[in-house]
Amino acid sequence: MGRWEPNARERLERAALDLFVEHGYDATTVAAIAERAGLTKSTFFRHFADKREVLFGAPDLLADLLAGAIAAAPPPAPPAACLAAALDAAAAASFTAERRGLARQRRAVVASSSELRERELLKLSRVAAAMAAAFRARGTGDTTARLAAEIGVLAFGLAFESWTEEGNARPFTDIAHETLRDLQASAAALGA
Amino acid sequence: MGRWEPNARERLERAALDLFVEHGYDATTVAAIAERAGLTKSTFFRHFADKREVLFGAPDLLADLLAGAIAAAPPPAPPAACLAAALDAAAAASFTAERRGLARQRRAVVASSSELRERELLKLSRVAAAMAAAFRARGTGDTTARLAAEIGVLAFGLAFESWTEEGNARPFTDIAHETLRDLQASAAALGA
Amino acid sequence: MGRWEPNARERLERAALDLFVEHGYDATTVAAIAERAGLTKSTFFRHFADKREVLFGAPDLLADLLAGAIAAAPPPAPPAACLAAALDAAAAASFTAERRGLARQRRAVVASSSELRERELLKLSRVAAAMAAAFRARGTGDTTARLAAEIGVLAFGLAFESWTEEGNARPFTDIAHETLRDLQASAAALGA
Amino acid sequence: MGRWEPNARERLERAALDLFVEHGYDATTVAAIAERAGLTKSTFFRHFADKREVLFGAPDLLADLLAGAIAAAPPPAPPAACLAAALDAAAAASFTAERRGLARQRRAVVASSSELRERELLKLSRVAAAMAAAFRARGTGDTTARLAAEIGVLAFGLAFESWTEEGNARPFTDIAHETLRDLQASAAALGA
DNA sequence: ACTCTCGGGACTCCCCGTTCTT
DNA sequence: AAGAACGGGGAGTCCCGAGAGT
Repeated sequence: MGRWEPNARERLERAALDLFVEHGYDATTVAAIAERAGLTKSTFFRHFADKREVLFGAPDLLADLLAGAIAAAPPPAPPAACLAAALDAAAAASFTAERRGLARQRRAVVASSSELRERELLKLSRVAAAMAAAFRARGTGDTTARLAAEIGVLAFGLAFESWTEEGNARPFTDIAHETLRDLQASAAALGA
Repeated sequence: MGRWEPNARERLERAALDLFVEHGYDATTVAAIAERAGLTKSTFFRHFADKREVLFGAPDLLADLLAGAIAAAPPPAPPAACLAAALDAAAAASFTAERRGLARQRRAVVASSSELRERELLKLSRVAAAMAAAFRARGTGDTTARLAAEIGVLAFGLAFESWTEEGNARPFTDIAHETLRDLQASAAALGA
Repeated sequence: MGRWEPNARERLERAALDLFVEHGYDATTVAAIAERAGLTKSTFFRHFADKREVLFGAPDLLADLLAGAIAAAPPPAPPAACLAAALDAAAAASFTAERRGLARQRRAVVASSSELRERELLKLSRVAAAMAAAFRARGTGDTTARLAAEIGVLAFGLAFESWTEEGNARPFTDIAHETLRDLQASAAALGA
Repeated sequence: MGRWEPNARERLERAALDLFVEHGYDATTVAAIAERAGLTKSTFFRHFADKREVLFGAPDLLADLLAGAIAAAPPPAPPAACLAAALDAAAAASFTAERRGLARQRRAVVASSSELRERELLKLSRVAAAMAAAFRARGTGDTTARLAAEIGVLAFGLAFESWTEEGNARPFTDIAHETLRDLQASAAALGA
C-alpha cells in the first residue's frame, strides 16, 4: 500500500496508552500521541472521533460478542444461563491472561479521569442496549430483557474489576460465573 | 448584592434550555447563553464547570434525596421497600406535574446529543453509588447493595421515560411503583 | 470509457447547488457533495480548484463571450454600442428563460455567504479586465476602456439582479438594454 | 489593565506585513505572525476574523470617510464634485506622504495573492455600497448613485495605483483629481 | 479517471486564567 | 458577587494537496 508504515491505528492506540500512563490523560496532547506514533494530529482524528475514543475500540466488539452469545443460546435457556454463556464468550475472546496487563493499565487510566469514566459508561450503556435487544429477539419481555442486560453489564463490570485487581490470578470465566451467581441470588431476595 | 439582577444561575439554566431547544445543543455557544441571560461568558463558568453542567443541576440533589430516603427507611425493610420509599421521596420533591413540561424538553435535548447522554450516565452512576452506599450503611451485603442501587436507577430511568412520554398524565409515583414491581418480579425469575 | 458514470463535473455542480440550497453553503462539506454525486473528495478537487469554484464555471465563459462581442463590433461603433452588442451575445448564450430558475438559486446561494461574494467579485473583475483589453485592442484609450468595461459589468450586474428577481418575466436582453441606456444617461450627466 | 504589552492589534499587523513581505503570504502561517508579535494564534483570531483580515483594517475606515464627505458636500454639488471632495478627505486622512512606503508594501503583497485580491474587491464593493447610499441620501437617483459610486471607486483605485508606483512623488490629491477629470470626460463621451 | 491515506494549515470553540473595577 | 477586557492553549472540523495504487 504505499509509502506509509501500516497499522496506523494500532500504533496510535499504543502510543496513547503509553503516554497516558506516563504523564496522565489530561497532560497528554493529541499532537504528542500522533508524534510518538510517527503521524500527525489530522491522522489521529481520521482514525478516532475524539481523543477519548483511542481507548475505546474494545467495547464495540464486546457488544457484538455478548449479544451474539445471547442470540446463540439454546431457546429454552433462562436469562441467567444466557448471561453466563455471554460472559464465557467474552472471556474466550478478550480476557485472556496475556491481556491482563494491558487491561490493568487501561483501567487505571480510565479511572483517573471522569471524562474517561463518562465515555466508558456510554459504551457500557450501548453494550446493555445490544444485550437487551438480543433478549427481546429471543422473546423475553421488555422489562426482563432490560433488567437482564443491566445485570449482565453489572456482572461484567464487577468481574472485570476483580480480574484486573493487582495480585489476582484467577481466570476471568471463574470470576464472572461466581459474580453472576451472587447477583442472581441477591436478585431473588430483593423483596425479603 | 448590588446592581445585578438576582438568580443568575436560574436565568442561565432557562436561557440554555431555550437555546438548546431552538437551535440544538451543538449549535449553541456558551457566549450565546450568557448573552441571552444578560451575563457574560465568565459568569457562566463561575456557575457551571462546563457547558453541559447547565443541564445537570438536578441529579446531584436527586442522589441525596434517594440515599436519604434509603437511610431513613425502618431497619427491617427489605431493599425493594427502600427503593419504593426512595422513589416516592424523589417524586414528591422533583417530579411534580408542573415540572413535567420542562422535564420533557430537557429529556429531548439530552437525547439529541451523545455528549449529553454521557454526562447523564455519569450523573446516574453517582446516584447509583450513593444509593449503594446507603444500602451498605444499613448492613446490606455489598453485592446486594450494588444490585439494588442499579435496579433503583433502572426503575427511575424507565419511570422517567414514561412520565415524560407525550400524552401520559399519570403521576410519577404511580408509574415508578408499577415499574419497580415489574422489575422485582423479573429479578426473581431470572433463573427460570 | 470505462467503469465510471460520465459527467462527473456536472453531477458535482448539481449536487453542490442542491446541498447549498438545502443546508446552506457553510454547513455543506465537500465530502457531502462528492458523496451525493457518487464520487470522492479527491475527485471533487480534481475538477474544481476549491469548494467555491463549483459555483463559478460560468463567469469564465462569460468573459470570453463579452470580450469577443466587443472585438467583433464594427470599427466605428462607440463603446456604448459595443457594450450593447456584448450584452446581447451573453443573453443569447447564457441567460435564456430555462436557465432563470437555476440562476435564481445560484444567486441566492452566492448572496448568502460573503466567501462566495468574494469569489464572484473576483470573477467579475476578470470579466472587466477582459472587456477593457478588448476595448484597448479596438484603439480605445486606456481610461475610457477601463471605464467602459466597469460600466459594462455594472450594467450586467444590475440586469442580472432584476432578471432573477422573483416574478420578473422580461427577457434578459430587454432588461440589459434599458439598464445600459439609463447608465449612459447618468454618465453623461455626472458633472451637472 | 494588566500584565500584557498594549497594542496587540498593531503589533500583529506589523508582524504580518513584515512576514508577508519576507516570505510571501502563503508561506507565512498565523502561528508565525503571532509568535513574532509575542502572542498566540488564538489571540490573533480574537483580533482578526481570518488571516487575510490583518491586512484590511483600513478599508472599513475609508468607507466611512468617503461616505461622510459625500454627505457633507453642499446640496447643489453634482456627483462629480462630491467625489472630488470625498477623494480629498481620504487623501488628507490616509494617503499622506509618510504612509506611501507602507502602502506600497501592502499593495505588493495584495497583488501577489488572488486570495488577497478577492478580499480587497469585497472591501471595495462595501466602499462602493457606502458611497452609493450616501448619494441616495442626497436625493440622487438610484442608477446615478450606483454609477457615481462605482466611478469613485475606480478613480480611487487608479489613483492609488499610480500613487504607489515606484518613483512617483506627486501627492495623492493631485493624482486623484486628474484621474477623476479623465473619467468624467470619458463618461460623457461613451456614446460617441 | 478515480480511490485511499496522510500531511498540514486555517479556523472555531471550550475552558481557564489574569487584572482591575463596581 | 459580578463585570470588562485581555490572553493562553488544546480539541476538533474542514479545506486542500500530494503520493501511490486500481
